[in-house]
Amino acid sequence: MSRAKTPTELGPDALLPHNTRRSLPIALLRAREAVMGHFRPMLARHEITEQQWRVIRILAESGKVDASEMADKAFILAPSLTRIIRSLEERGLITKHKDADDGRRVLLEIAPAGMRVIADVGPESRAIYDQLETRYGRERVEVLLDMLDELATLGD
Amino acid sequence: MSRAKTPTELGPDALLPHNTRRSLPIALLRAREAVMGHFRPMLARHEITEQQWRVIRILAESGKVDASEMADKAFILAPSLTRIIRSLEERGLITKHKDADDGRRVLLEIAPAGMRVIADVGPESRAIYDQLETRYGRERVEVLLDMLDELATLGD
DNA sequence: GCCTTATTGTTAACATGTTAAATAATAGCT
DNA sequence: AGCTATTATTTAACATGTTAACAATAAGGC
Repeated sequence: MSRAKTPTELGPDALLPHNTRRSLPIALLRAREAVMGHFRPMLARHEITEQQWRVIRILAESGKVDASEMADKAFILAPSLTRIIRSLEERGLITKHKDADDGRRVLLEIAPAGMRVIADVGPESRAIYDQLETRYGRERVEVLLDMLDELATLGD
Repeated sequence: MSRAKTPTELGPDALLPHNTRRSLPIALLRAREAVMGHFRPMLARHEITEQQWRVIRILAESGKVDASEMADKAFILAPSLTRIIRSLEERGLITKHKDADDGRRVLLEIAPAGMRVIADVGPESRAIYDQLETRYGRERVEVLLDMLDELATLGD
């Protein structure tokens, strides 16, 4: 353990937070990019983006959901979601209509074409994830997920 | 709970990769957003983005750096970096000039105005990070960083 | 019922992410 | 030297992230 340093002992780097390579934001970014790097080429072959995949996958999981709930589940900001919904609807992968009980809400539902994407992409996605899990270690993935969740909910 | 029929019931669950809330890509995204949520308001007050902060911070750490090295250290793709460099140079926070030994390379250096940003933002950033580290646990941050690094380098 | 406030979703404007292609300069080979 | 391949950076085009402002509807108090 090093003793506390007085300001005069500090070098030019003293103003800096800490080493860039050991910072949580960049480490999280690098890990995420590494993971997505395994999925992206496959998704690209199916002409779908990561976020579009998240949306239709959640619709397949949860049935009809409104935009707010989707934004929450897919972790996509409302303005991005608006554009993604427009794109997916134009491509016929999902349908969209107003909630009869609350005119503000927009209900989303997966369309048959969207279910076909699920059927095509799902198994490939699962295979990639399984391989990743095996290589990293199933137990450690669980531990990591718990640690990440705790980090994400620190301020609650 | 309603008994509305969801698409999930139409086919075997095996079509879907797994539950969305326990997936590494989203967990990493949520954790990262939670962390950045602590920094962003402060950075915004200093009229600087997260990526711009990474760039000038690395220049303060490492002195003259060429664009490729910067892209690598800051984990920013080349096209994004081109735009960020242009913006930072226009604002006078960094300088940019061609490498005399290799005309392809662009050397970046922090400018006095950039050093003032370092002096202003650095301590605030460090304080936020320290608080985060304390609340999460210093030891566990180290463990998490190691696990993330291993995940990021799985394919090497 | 009317007014104020809160909620939901969209639009706008700008910054970055992502892939592919273009440009410019160097390195390597003959 | 001259030709070709490789490398560094930029540009282009589109998708998403981010904040602020806006429009439409709903909820609640009076």
